[in-house]
Amino acid sequence: MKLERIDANRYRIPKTGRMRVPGVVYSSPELVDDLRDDPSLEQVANVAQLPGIVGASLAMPDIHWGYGFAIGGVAAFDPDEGVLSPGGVGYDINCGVRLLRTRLSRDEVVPRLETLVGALHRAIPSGVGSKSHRTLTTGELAQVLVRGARWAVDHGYGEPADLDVIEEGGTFAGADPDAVSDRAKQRGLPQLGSLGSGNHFGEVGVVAEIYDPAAAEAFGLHLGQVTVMLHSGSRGLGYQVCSDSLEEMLKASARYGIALPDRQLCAAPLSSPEARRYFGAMASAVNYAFANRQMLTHFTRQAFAEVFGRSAGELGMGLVYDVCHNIAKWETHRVDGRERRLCVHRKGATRAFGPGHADVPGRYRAVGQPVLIPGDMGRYSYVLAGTQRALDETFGSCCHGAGRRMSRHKALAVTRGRSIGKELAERGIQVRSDSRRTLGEEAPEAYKDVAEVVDAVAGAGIARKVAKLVPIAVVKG
DNA sequence: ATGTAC
Repeated sequence: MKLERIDANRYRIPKTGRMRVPGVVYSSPELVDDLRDDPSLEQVANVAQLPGIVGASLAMPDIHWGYGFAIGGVAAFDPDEGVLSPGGVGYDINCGVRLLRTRLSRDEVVPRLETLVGALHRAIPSGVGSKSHRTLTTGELAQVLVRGARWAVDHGYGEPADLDVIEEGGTFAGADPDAVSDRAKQRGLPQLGSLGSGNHFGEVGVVAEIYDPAAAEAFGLHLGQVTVMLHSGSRGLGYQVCSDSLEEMLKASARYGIALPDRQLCAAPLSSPEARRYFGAMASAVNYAFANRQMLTHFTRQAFAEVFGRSAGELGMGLVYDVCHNIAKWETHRVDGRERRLCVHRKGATRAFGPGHADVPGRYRAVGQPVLIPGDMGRYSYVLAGTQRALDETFGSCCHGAGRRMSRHKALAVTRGRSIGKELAERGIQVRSDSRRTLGEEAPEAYKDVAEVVDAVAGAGIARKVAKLVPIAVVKG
């Protein structure tokens, strides 16, 4: 794939063949060499062929191969000419990350670390097919799908102030529970309030470095402070929504004459009933994921309260922010000097709205939206802030994590016979998982160095570095 | 990511 250097952090896939727009890849001299033979670049070029795509088919520095669209891809579509594609959202609809602050210091937590990680592991149901502490009734699920995190708060999981610092306030408009299949609903009933598996985690970290004191203060972060990051999504319900939609979208692509370079890019015109139906189902799964992370937050607070003998309020366990990684949403962006309503697909990408944007919570508006970037479980994670430049160039989007550098299969092969838990414990990181296999697949070396990814987006100016977090305890599926 | 193959 031809990749032209624009500057140190921007590379162009020139518009050729049936591409309607060029591709733009955010990367760096360090990361770009590994990318040149990567099939994900072809996926970026394929997305550029879809009708109504605006500006460019974008890729973030953590890009890797995904279903149809690359993970780490961003694409915006015109309401009249454009399309909605389930592959542009992904299987784990509204997979996302949230960060909690505490008033605890590293020195207070480290002596109790084994107790804490045990309590978190008990409090947070995890693993493939994991079930929640509570099974919903069908009536409750219908409410969850429409109200999201607000439903959870109303039922005692967390506090109203949490909602102020969740994308969309924790309730995504446009949900249509009737568009969600019975099978998806059945899968969702027992799983609300469970972590899942794979790269999902709960992580206790410590603020190890501050790059932007003003933004860190606005986010309530300071050196030596203990934080908790949660990464989870819409579980089996979201998976089933995606799966159910693909067949219908494939038919729709044929019906509306959309030429597909890859069947996995199946899509329907944004104005079509098929797109409306998928949007309603996707939005329902988005709300399920918001409610899920809200319940996991409550369980996390309970575990801390139990271990430290003080309430979550006394421990200062407020929510910093909650970002979506996999979503399509209507947003207004200025394109070539004109405000346009666009449907922005982010797949393995984070919204990163800059200072002054009305959708950034008031307490953060002066510094920009918090952008939470988890790394691998052995190194570090970052807190960034969105920028005006992101709004100008990437539809207000940024990277979402380290990105894999090894397939799960390869990671298992290179970690065979090793104990990843023991290796991490020797480095001061307590890990609890019921699955040795998950730990092998998720070994730190299976991921790119997130510092390089973050330096690429910061270098490009589409986010600003605020703080670095180092892990001390991790619960995994 | 995922009742890791309906």
